[in-house]
Amino acid sequence: MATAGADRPKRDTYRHGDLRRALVEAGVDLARHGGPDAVVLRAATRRVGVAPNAAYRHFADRDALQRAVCAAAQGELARAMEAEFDALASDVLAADAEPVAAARARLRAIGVGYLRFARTEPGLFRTAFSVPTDLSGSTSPQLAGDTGHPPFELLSGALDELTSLGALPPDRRPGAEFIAWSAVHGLAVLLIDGPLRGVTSTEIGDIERRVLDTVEQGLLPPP
Amino acid sequence: MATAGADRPKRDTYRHGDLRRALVEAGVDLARHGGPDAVVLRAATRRVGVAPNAAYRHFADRDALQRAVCAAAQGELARAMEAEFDALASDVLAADAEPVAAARARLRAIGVGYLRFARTEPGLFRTAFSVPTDLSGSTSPQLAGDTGHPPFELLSGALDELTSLGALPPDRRPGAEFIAWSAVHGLAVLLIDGPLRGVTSTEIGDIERRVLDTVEQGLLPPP
DNA sequence: CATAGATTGTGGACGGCGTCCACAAGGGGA
DNA sequence: TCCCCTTGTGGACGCCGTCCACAATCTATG
Repeated sequence: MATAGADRPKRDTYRHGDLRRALVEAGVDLARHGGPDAVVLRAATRRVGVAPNAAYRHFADRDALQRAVCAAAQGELARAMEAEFDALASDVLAADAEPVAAARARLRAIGVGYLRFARTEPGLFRTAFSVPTDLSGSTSPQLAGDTGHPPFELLSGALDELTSLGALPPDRRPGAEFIAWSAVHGLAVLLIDGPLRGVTSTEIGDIERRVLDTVEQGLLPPP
Repeated sequence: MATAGADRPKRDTYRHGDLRRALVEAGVDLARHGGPDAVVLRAATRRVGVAPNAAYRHFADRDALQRAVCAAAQGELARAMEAEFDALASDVLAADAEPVAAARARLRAIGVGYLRFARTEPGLFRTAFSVPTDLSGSTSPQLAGDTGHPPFELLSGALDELTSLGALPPDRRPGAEFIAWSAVHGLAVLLIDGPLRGVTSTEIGDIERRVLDTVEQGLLPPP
């Protein structure tokens, strides 16, 4: 049993086996409850039952661990978006249904999933955006969900589909991601950290609908 | 000269005189360069030339200092919005100009000021939203700019004006703040921390215009 | 004008954090 | 088998937030 341990989860082998993954998982758990600031090196190693310095064999510093946790959180966000995507009522997507309506429903599902994730996992949501990125860093497969696409690509894909169906004019397509993302991301932040905290859930539903409507109206010309 | 000081800015009187304000100012300066995480109690006291514990005579703990700095940052944001507001070309606001056009220009100026502040003072901008608030905390005069209104009230005022001019239908008025704020705040976050970092300023101008257009279209029915 | 009491700043200490260095345990290739 | 590279340990350092006891100063009361 090694030395009489000060902390609980002592392992019996000297080697851990998969320490890097274990540290990221511990970090995700910390982030889930306390946001990005709770991703603390020593706390993560304590959970895993390892000395603080062991982390330095897998991460250059605390920042590197935070980046890894941030990427994992973006993966969770992508999964939430995919889940809403998959849960679309099948009648909307039936073969004889209006294809443009189906594509619009998919765009909307992406927004709904985004907002649901922000509401149900605020700590992870904040963590997903805690590390400054740029465009190239937003399409890395490291941030992907189950379908292999990071959040940004899921949105781009839905917009591409609308374009190919003629619902989104090609001259409006460039940069359309940012219009949609701005509105939905801004609302998410307002809901979890801003003046909309503590608003009742029915009112939240109203506001979410209005924001999504506004995005659609602003993006897609009236049919 | 007091005791041979370890740090530079030693004062000659035992009492400081206005330590609370000095600490907040030091905190704002720290936040300006390093964001909310840089608002560090010991660093602030060091700048002011005072022992770390002196801060506890004016703030319950570090969190209280951060809240005060956050409020000051929101005041700065309000000032940036007011500045853009005041800089509106006078022909738009002339007595013989279309009043609805003037009101729309004012709404837009608020958004432009918001985005400009985010771009030119990203550290303060992040700090202004680093402390979770709710609606009641968004209208406190503590967060006000020079006109005595916090950012949220500046936006509300512009929307009220549009409503009284008939440009914004009364049934669309409730909650309209959140539509506008969501879009603009989301874009600001994307610009300073998200995938739009490093995009050239001409492209940024394009995107900003499109987002503001979308807000106007979504809020105000076509004339 | 003196002095008691409330305010405000100081000094020292504690535990927690990130990080560095030297060392030990264990595994894979020669 | 033996060597060396990888991975985890132990101890130390400086910075952080915070607590305690104490000193300097201001103020109110007699």
